[in-house]
Amino acid sequence: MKFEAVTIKDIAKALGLSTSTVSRALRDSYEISPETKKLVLEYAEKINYHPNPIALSLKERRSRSIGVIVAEIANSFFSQAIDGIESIAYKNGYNVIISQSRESFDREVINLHYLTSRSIDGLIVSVASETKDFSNFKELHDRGMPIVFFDRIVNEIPTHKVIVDNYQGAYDATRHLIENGYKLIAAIANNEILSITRDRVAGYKAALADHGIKEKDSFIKYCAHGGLILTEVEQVVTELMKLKPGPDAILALGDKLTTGSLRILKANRFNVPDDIGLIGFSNSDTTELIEPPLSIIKQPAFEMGEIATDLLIQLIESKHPVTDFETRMLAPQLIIRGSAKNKKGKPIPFS
Amino acid sequence: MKFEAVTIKDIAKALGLSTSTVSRALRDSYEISPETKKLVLEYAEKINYHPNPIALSLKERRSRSIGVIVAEIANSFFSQAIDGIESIAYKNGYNVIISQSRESFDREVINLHYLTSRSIDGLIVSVASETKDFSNFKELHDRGMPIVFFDRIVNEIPTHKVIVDNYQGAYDATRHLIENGYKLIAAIANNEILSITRDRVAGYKAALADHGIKEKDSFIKYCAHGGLILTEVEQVVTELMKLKPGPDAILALGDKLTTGSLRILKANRFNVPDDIGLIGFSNSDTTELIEPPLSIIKQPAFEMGEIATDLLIQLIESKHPVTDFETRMLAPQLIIRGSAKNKKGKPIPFS
DNA sequence: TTGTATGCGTTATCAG
DNA sequence: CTGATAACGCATACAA
Repeated sequence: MKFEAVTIKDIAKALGLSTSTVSRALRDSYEISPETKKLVLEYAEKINYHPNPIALSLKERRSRSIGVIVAEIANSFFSQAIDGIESIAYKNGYNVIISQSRESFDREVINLHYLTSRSIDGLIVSVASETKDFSNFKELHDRGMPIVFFDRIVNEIPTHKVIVDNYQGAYDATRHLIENGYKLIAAIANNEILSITRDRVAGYKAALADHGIKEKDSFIKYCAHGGLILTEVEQVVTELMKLKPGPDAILALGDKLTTGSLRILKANRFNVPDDIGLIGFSNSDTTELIEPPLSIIKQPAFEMGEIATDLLIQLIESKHPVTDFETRMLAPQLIIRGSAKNKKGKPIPFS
Repeated sequence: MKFEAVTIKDIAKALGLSTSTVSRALRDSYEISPETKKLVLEYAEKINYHPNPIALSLKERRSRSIGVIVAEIANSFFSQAIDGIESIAYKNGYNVIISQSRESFDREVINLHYLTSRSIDGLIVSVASETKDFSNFKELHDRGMPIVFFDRIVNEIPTHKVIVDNYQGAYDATRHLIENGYKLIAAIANNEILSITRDRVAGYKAALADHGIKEKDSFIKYCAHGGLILTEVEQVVTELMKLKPGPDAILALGDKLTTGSLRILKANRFNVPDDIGLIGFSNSDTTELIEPPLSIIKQPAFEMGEIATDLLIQLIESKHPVTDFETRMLAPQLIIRGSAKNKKGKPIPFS
């Protein structure tokens, strides 16, 4: 037995009314007599009638659902953001349809086509780290699809954006390391093309410069896949540790890069972080439980999701074209844990 | 400018054909001449035509989307499961619509009504810890909605279920503590009504019994909200520590209970886990990076999501009614980290 | 106050 | 080979 829903027609037939009368009664129209209304409402309740949202969507040319594209759902930052997205969507009567790019450009494009063509009213996106060509987003946006970008944004597209102050976060983190005596600070970053990467690296470099430390190209490593593959992180950490002099501290500019670095340093039996200063972006719910002094830059992911959704719904429901787009920038949270002063400046050989 | 999609009608008008011809050409029907086909296909490509999935849904009486209800998206276990769900759904051309109950029965019911009434083809559910009344699920299932339960299942409803061997997981964890010299092992569990809670507590009790340790009621604590509220965990940990004799080890039978316990023990400056043995369920990506000997019971959440979705799609697409439902039981992974033998059996006073 | 007819985008059925 | 028409479920302009 397949799931068979009751329709307005069933009610009309059972009550000897027309479908339009039933429809109006259900919508509590003023032009229906109280008796008829009561009759219809009670019967509808009795047989558990619910309007078919698909028929409504077809009629109203809107689906009351929003699409979300993120790199990976099982990433704390994104799952927290989706939490925020779902919360606001729920409050406003919207469904949330999620899909993941897994950092792949091709999958992102496929998901984009999959979600669009009118099955969604709007889109919330954090672009894949692989993506260099934004023409698909651009075209879609030009054709009138409301889009809000968060975290990994596309600067070229004029629409609302929600980000954290990546520059400041990286700057503060770097300064923290410097103030604790570290001087040879390496940075492990995400794909160079990403806006967040550029901002974070800029903050790192600025902090070094402001404290009279010369930046070294060999101390900056990029991971094309954002650390999605652990060997990628292992590779760059190994390269860093082989340098002479090697770094005495690492700044990990991404969630997966932070945990990846930590994992590899631990696996190689360093006394982490006694010997190596380590600070990194992380939104995992348990990084705070890791022994200090690993310090953390945490992003307000939930709030970002909430704000993005708020803005998107404004776009969707605005009667007039919006031309005044805003970029909301939130402050990241720096969680300083313990001191890292003990064995400063002593690089460790990497076997 | 609102998002205006291209329809079959547009193509028909532009090419001077009828909509049916266009439709058939697009679907590569045998009864259309090669020339017409080519013409239509090329024009469709050119103006970027995509069929409206909503119209298709209305016609085919299926939405090719599946609903998911979990307690909390921003919980590693669930986000990993959703990852698995999305993977399989994507491969099969299904959309995933997510919603969260936040462990509330009311919200669960609302989401249920929200998702159903034919806007979804099937449902994957892990029930809220608050839920005691399963009649809504039962009714929906009786009316023909394909449902697959995972993790927190409803035994009374005859359908596919995906779980881990919670009994064995708790049993092995308890035995591990016993083998490391702990004798006063307390258990902190989720809401008593949940199937997973009953199974886990049963495993814990069986392990005690098999090793000649008498269980004590005062050593078993239940958290109605599953540790979603930290004060709830604080409450029970405090109660446990006030006991004389207090426990020398804690078995946390839920993700939030594990991290909650750890957080509270640390906040109270115990030398955790030197003094208190601690082992608990956790699917967080970074619990492994926490200093041992906190040991972990990890659930194969991703696989559970995959399997649940596979089963659901089978249900949805099966031509004939399914009566032969299966319960897939997966093995949890016990991650033993370091030794906990140092200060065994010495309960710590709780201030 | 209620009923009839139309359209949302698509495909299936029937004519031609 | 192609076109006209009905239907999916609903809401609404227009009639009565």
